[in-house]
Amino acid sequence: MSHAGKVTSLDVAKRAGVSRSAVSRVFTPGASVSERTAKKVRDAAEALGYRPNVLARAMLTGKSKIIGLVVAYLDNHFYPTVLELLSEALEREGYHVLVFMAAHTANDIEDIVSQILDYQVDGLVLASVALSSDLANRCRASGVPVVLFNRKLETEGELAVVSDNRMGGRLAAEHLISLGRTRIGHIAGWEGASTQRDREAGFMEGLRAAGLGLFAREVGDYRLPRAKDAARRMFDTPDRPDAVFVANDYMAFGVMDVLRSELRLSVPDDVALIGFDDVPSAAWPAYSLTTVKQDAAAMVSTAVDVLLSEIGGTEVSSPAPLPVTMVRRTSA
Amino acid sequence: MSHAGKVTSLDVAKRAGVSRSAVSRVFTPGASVSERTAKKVRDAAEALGYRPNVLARAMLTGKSKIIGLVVAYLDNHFYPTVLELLSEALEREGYHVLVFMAAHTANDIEDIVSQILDYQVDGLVLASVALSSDLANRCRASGVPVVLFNRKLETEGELAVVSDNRMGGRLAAEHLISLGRTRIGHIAGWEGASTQRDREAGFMEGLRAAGLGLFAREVGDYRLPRAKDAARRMFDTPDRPDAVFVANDYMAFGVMDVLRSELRLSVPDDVALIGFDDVPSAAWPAYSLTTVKQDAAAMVSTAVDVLLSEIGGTEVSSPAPLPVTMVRRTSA
DNA sequence: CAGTCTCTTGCAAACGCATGCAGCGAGGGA
DNA sequence: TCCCTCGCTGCATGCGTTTGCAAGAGACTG
Repeated sequence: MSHAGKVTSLDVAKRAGVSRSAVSRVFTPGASVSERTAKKVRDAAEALGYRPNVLARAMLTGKSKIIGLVVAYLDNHFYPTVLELLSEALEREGYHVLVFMAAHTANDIEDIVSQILDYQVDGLVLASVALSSDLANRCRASGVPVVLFNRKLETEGELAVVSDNRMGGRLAAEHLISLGRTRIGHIAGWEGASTQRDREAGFMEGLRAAGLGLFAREVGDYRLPRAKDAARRMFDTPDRPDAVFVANDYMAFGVMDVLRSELRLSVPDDVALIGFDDVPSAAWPAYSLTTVKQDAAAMVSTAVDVLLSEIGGTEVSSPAPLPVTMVRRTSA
Repeated sequence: MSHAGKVTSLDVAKRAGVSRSAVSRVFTPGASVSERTAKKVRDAAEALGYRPNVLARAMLTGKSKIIGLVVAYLDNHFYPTVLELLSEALEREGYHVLVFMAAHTANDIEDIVSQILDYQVDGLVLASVALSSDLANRCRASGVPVVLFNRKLETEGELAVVSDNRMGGRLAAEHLISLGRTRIGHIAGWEGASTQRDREAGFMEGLRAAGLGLFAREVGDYRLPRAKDAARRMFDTPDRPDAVFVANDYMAFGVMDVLRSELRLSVPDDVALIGFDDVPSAAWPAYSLTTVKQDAAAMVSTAVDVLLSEIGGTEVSSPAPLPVTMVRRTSA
């Protein structure tokens, strides 16, 4: 119950009158121990407050039970949500999440992944990070399973879990068109991201199917200030779109703010607005944002499945893109 | 550059024609190595793609360079912000953050902290978590520095970094009063939290100083649905407050939504609304929430200072509560 | 040239645990 | 009764580092 400093398996062993091996086995599921000594050991451990040292175990077994997560920013509410779900899901499997912020340049990523590898993580999930295929190779060479989250690599062979962004873009277009809008704009995210490319491709596809083209286009880089600037450029003119598809909810909030508060335009009357992700605040009445929902829970869950399988040694391939759905609220 | 599997210091040593000790020293800042062998070692390491194994080092030195963070939920945007700042600050010091979600009961905490301790973390920051003093003792017994973040314990001796919540509550009261409001309500957070107690105490103090009492009171437990219910109870009646202090921004958003969208009340005309924290979205025009700002960056920075000092062995005591400021926007 | 001092370097012993191997005892079959 | 089997247990080794200690190599002094 009470104790001090480090208490090792040897201490427990002595107190229980057994060998270190015995106590080790008691704490190793599936090892061969008699119930009698198991009890003795458990009692001693309890009394001394002993718990096996994860790090020592990790060294020996090569399994650290920790998963690295690198994430670029947490402003966009999609990522806190993902982090929370991911951490909970992994904790349920006996893993824990080591966080790495990749706030800045893509060069950092190189560095960061090195640092992560230093920790002997059992796996790595890269959320919204474009890693060079060179880097991906390096990870694989180190034997560390990597899964890209909400981003994919063109080169085959990298595990990636993504939504059906193309279909999402298409749904957005169709919905806007069904509303009778014809002057339709798009505010893009970061063009280096596969999500952006796919969403836009699907969107264009949807427009073309209705015989429409893009009325206006700006890029917001998935960043709030840039998105607002983009909105100003696109809408602060008489000749403006009557609908816009913004590449994610986070930017969409900024765009809506500009539209309503700065330009005194009505959403959806003057311009219909549609986002992507369905973050929690999209449902808040102040925005009531119509959006294409990505199922974060499903994404996390399949990411965990895939990663754990790979860690378990079974060869897996990227899962199919996860389905998305339109969530109709009042902004479009 | 390229390689496979594990490459150890011994591999590097052989290739460089030196001993393991030498390569270890090259990677240990402040150790005694000649520039000549340092270069040989670095070259060999580079060629083999060697990086010291953090875990092995941790075992030996007892310093894992990882800090545990336990956090209850990430919905409230204050915490993602904190997490991001914390992770960045710690990375700058060579540490990394291991995340633990304490989503559920207080009992969990006991369990969670045990798990954390298994990882031999060098320190622990508990964000908005009420740990029993018993538990606090256990951590100290294990020699792991713990700092409470945005929460404090009545018992002396626990490190805690908090804002001046009492003053914040008082400022809120004074501002509402200066607006000429007299029927003033309060929607409380979780009453087990020191933040709640202090904010309310300061608020009451401010009211009393003006000869006022509380017109209405409900509790929202720092949870969105409960806060909205609380708002309904408090405002869906003719005899309602003309101002309300909500214990944090997160709940304030929900309250404002209920006020405006459900009850068709005007903010601030019908009711002046003031929150606490100043999370990023408080500044968004859709809410434009007047609030008491907690300086998250300063809080994180002092938390890191305190924690690292304690880890460094210098005895430190809890820093003074950090100053808060009123941020006047349009909700009050 | 001997004596000292400073800088480097290798040796070997930890750190806390898991695990193959061999030995032990008990139980069961012949 | 003897032998084999099987379930437990302890011994010893190894995981990849760091670090105190002592010895070697120069460099410098007198």
